[in-house]
Amino acid sequence: MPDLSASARPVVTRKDVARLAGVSTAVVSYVVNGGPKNVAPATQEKVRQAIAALGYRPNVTARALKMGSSRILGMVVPKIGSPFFASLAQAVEKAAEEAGYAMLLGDSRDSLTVERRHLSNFADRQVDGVFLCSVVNHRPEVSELEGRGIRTVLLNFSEYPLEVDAIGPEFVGSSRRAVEHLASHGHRDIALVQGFVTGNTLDGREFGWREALRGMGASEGRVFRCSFDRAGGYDAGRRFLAVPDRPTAVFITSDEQAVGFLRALHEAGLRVPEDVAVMSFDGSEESEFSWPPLSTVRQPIQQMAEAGVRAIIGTGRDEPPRTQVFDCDLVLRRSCGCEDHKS
Amino acid sequence: MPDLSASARPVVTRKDVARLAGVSTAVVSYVVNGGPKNVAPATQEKVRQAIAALGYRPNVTARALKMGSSRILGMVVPKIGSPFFASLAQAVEKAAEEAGYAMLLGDSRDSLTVERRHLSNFADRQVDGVFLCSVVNHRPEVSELEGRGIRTVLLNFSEYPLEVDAIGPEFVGSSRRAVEHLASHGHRDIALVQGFVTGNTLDGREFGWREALRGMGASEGRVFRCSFDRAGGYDAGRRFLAVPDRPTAVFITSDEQAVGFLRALHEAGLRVPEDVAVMSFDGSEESEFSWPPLSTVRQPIQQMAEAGVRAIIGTGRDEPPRTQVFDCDLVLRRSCGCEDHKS
DNA sequence: CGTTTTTGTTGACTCGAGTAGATCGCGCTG
DNA sequence: CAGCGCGATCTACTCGAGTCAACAAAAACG
Repeated sequence: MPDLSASARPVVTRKDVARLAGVSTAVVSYVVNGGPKNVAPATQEKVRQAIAALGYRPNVTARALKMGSSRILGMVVPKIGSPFFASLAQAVEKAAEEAGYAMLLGDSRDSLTVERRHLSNFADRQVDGVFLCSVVNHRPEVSELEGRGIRTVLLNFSEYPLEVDAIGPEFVGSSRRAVEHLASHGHRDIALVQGFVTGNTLDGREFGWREALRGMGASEGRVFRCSFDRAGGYDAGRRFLAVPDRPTAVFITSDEQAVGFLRALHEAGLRVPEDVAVMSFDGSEESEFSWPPLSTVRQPIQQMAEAGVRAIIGTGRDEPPRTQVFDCDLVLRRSCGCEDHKS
Repeated sequence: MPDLSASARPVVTRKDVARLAGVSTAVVSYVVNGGPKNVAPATQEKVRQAIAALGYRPNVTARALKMGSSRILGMVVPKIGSPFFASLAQAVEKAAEEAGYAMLLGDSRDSLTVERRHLSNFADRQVDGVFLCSVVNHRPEVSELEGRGIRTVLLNFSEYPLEVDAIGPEFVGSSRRAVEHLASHGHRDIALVQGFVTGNTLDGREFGWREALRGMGASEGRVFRCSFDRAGGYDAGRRFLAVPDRPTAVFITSDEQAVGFLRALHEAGLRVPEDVAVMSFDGSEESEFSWPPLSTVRQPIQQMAEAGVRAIIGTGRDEPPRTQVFDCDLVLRRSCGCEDHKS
């Protein structure tokens, strides 16, 4: 039986400080907050000393109750174990911490039910904003948050939603450029390895791939669908190997999947990029250390995270939601046929 | 200027429910909590209907203030972008969520200063417990938490601390077994790639490696120290390649470092395991999809996370802290010389 | 039928901090 | 010296929910 009654409780409160300093509790607050009224320098000094002597720390929970703001941001991701979302979480946490906010992390384990549970839980905890990487790529259900005035930012969204803040990479154009780059190495038959997307819309990466193929007047490309992880990429790779008249290049929708795909190619004794050229999407650290190093589309993760924090804490309640799209750059390494500059 | 005054605030409070149901606020609480007094079935029904009609959700912050318990656990990791800590966070979050707790995540970015700031911040927020993966491997400074009665669990610790809860893998013995396994493939000269450890104690993995070498009566092994990430492993790999009379096998202290190390070997055109056999530590998903697949020591991450949550929420305040050590198993794949059973 | 016990309900106080409104005291002006 | 202004300080109420002492009503008992 957990002993909750004896839980964390401030040892020393504002009242104790006030008593020791010989002032009222209000003055203590004014000093701590540079409060709405000013305090005589001499009194400030007394209070400061009392605070130091007692080791007083203001109770954040009480402040949160009074102010209606917890100085906590929530973040919900499909799977924190995935390198991409881990990097995203790292970037968001950094940006949030620098702005003086703590971050609640919810892992939805690829389940919409769990995602909803986290959102509802965060709403109850009066977080000041939520970052949502939804497991579905159409507009997720955030009305509960909005109804409570909690600003929500969609991260890594794949379409252009309205009526809600959204931040994501420029999927279509950068994917097109990636595929065009493969074409510039002479490839005409470029396949797509695409993660399953729940929702009724086309993924931007798939769209960009199609655009590029159309632009170069190439035959229709083949698509290998699989889950958004290494195992999925591996599985797609096995299917890729079995196909007749194998494509000579592949565009893969995430670095993680690409790593799994590479393993399948290695197992079959194929060389990359000589037998199959590969480009992927995300630009995670993982892409740099696979073999061969992956050419990839790098998302500006830190900038996106900072923009997200600004959208939440630096935006008035009445300002309309905005969609912000970030340009990505191509990182050319060995897997596409370029030489890695590092080696 | 952020509009904090209009922040998240419950639209409907206990009072509204009480008014609509025609009862006192106390009764509403009793119904919501199955609370310390019982309520006549008819009244319960009225209250339930009022709650449903208004869409009332209890204010968690207010409850936290009154109870001194936020139902939040904190977790501090050196770097959430690292696959191992990401998996650990995923496991802890799952265990916490199942127990009805939310998780605050703090990334200390390999800095002791930031780690301390997170701990102190968590203490102020009256979290009910903290999971700490410290950047230092000697006993970290948790007195501030303890002083506030916040139960702390050290995760992935490398020595046996006293006076604080600690949970970690059996570093020494499993490392010894891993190195002995390399020896069973005929290797006599087995090097160690070891992450930098801040602190004055020997890492358990290094200790196990030494034990194994001593046990087989082998010559003294060589050590390559580097940072605990892929780039570090790559760097160690470059140095490894340059050394005269190269060792035929390596034991690496994490999968991440091993991935970087493998890249260095590939670049030099060496084959694994024929030219150099490799075993690593952690057992992350990454190890399964590298090329060749890594033989590794798998930590029972989910069990450790669950034990951690139990240690925090299922333990009385007066019970003494415990150290729990978890056995790991060897996952034998291709990189050590075993055939991967999957291929 | 009066009295005790039980059950249901309520008002009021509490957690710790923010801050408006009242109060106090001081210096300056007429 | 009365009167005013002003800065410093304090008192008291607030946020929303938990829960105890007190009370009312109903049930059980003799």
